Amino acid sequence: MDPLRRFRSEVESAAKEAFRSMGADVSFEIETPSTGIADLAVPCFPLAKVLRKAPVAIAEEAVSKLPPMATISKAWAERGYLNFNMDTAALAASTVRTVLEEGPRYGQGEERPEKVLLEHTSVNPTGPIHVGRARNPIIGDTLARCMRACGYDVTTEYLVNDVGKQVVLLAWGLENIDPSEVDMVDRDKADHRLVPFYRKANQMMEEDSEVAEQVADMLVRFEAGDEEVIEKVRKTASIMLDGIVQSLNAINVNIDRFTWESDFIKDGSARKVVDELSKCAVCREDKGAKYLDLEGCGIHGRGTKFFFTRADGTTLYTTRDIAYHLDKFCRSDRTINILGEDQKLGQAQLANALRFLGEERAPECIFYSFVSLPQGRMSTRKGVVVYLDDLIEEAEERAMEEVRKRRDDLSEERMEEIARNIGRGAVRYNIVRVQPEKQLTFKWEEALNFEGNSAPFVQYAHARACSILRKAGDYDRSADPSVLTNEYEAKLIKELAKLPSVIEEAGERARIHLLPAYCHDVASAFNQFYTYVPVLKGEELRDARLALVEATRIVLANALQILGLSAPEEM
RNA sequence: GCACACGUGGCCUAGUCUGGAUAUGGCAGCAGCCUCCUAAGCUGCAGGUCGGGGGUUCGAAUCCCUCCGUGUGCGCCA
Repeated sequence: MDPLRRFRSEVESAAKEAFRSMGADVSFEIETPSTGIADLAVPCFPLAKVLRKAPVAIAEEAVSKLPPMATISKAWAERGYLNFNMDTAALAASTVRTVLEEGPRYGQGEERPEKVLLEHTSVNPTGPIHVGRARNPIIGDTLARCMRACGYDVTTEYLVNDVGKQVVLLAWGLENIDPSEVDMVDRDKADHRLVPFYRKANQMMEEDSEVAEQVADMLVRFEAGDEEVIEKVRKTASIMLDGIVQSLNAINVNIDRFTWESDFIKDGSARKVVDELSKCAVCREDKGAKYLDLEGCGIHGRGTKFFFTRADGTTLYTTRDIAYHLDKFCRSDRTINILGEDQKLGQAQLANALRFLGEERAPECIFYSFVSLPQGRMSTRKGVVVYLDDLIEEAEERAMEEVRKRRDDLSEERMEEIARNIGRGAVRYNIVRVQPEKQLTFKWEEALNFEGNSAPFVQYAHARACSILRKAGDYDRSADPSVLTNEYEAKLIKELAKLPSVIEEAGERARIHLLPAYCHDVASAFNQFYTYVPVLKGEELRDARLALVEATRIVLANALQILGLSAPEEM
């Protein structure tokens, strides 16, 4: 249940009645002023044309025509706005009671019938996942959690690119390069161990034409369906994928299903796409290679020629992706992709091709900009790279230093557990904090920020709430929360009341960066309350305040859960 | 060159879709606050041509045009 709903709807019907009595039966907006001047406001500017009056005058007149309102403590006209303040006691009572009653379910939406298939990560299994791409799983996993909270049935999926030159080359390298010829790696993890082989194989292929031929030969056999080669390549991809999945699990990213790209070759569905596309009116041929002429489809440059077969008739990546999408559409009502901005053209071609196949649906795409290093774009091959594993490790170490400083009373194990939760959480938080499309340059001091707008700030507030509740023991939960009306209590309660609307907007409109901002607002309001309002020594207000602390604890825990962060009870 | 995206105090960022009140927070800086529920905290100060220019509007960070800067794409690669 949304505690703000009754306040909004009362404002809406009251304003509607006032406007109607003035002769304006029109729709209007209800906004939350960013300046904090009022809780809710109706701008009267759009009514000026209908009523042929100045907005200031309209607001003045409307305020005098408002009916009495039960949940609004104050209504006034100011500079063309109709402003409202919610009744603090009423909001306190309904919010605290709702949160305590609903507990972990507070903030969640009604169950929805739509099945959502969300594809994210899908990085090529040719190297460990690096920070340049790490935005993908974090955005994807957070959106999945958020949409689940909105009530959707969400499945996350990873498309494993086990087709193509780079994986084949890696498989070749593992088979033909003697381990003594490559550099050692310092990290004992499957995906990292393969990196030197990948680098060496790339180098050999560039320098030795015979190697290039062998790789090309392997590729042809792979495409022709040679079981032995396919097995070899898949096995290589599996090793790499295991390492990638381990890294993802470390930051609490879970993938429900893996789909192997080569399956669309094996089961003939990619072939079927080729056959169907070949029948399209816009299908053309260039020296045996088939393409769709997408002139006038919003695509510019050479990309208007969308090749879906090579001259030898074999399929291309996007062709197989079309087969994959047709498969996804059968399994879901909504299909969402989290993709790097380099995929924009491919997705535009895919969407057009699907349309020509008579498919009415298209995937909803969220594109993110790459994270680069101060010295430029990351590249595993060139060694200009910060791996996700490096970042996680560094974050945990930084967190451990901090924990050791403050909590030498704890056991080593407990300190490590706390440091793990904090370090890993900081990594996720600092990525979802900013909108996906913003360009980002990776800087250690920013990625490891533990103060202010950061995961530890929020987790710390949660730990503080837990600490108070632990010390309080049992208390009277039925205490009347409407006594919580001082400035700090009121501010905190207003924040708590927003969770349902924040989850709804973040999930419905894929604006997940709203969640960390909200967490920060709640934590910040709680820290102020904590500083100025005594709880355990709150005398006759003790129980009501304890209920507020518990409500805050629940809200923080629920929001942290959606962000994929742990809610530590102490730190 | 063409296309798409981004540009907000020294640094990071909200607000841009849906134009409206004194532009949101954080980091770094400066000055304060631990006999009292964890100071990863709290309070205060300082810091802004919302990339530049033009236009639309009663009103523009927000819409339109143009220029500049950055990123990405323009493979019979994936």
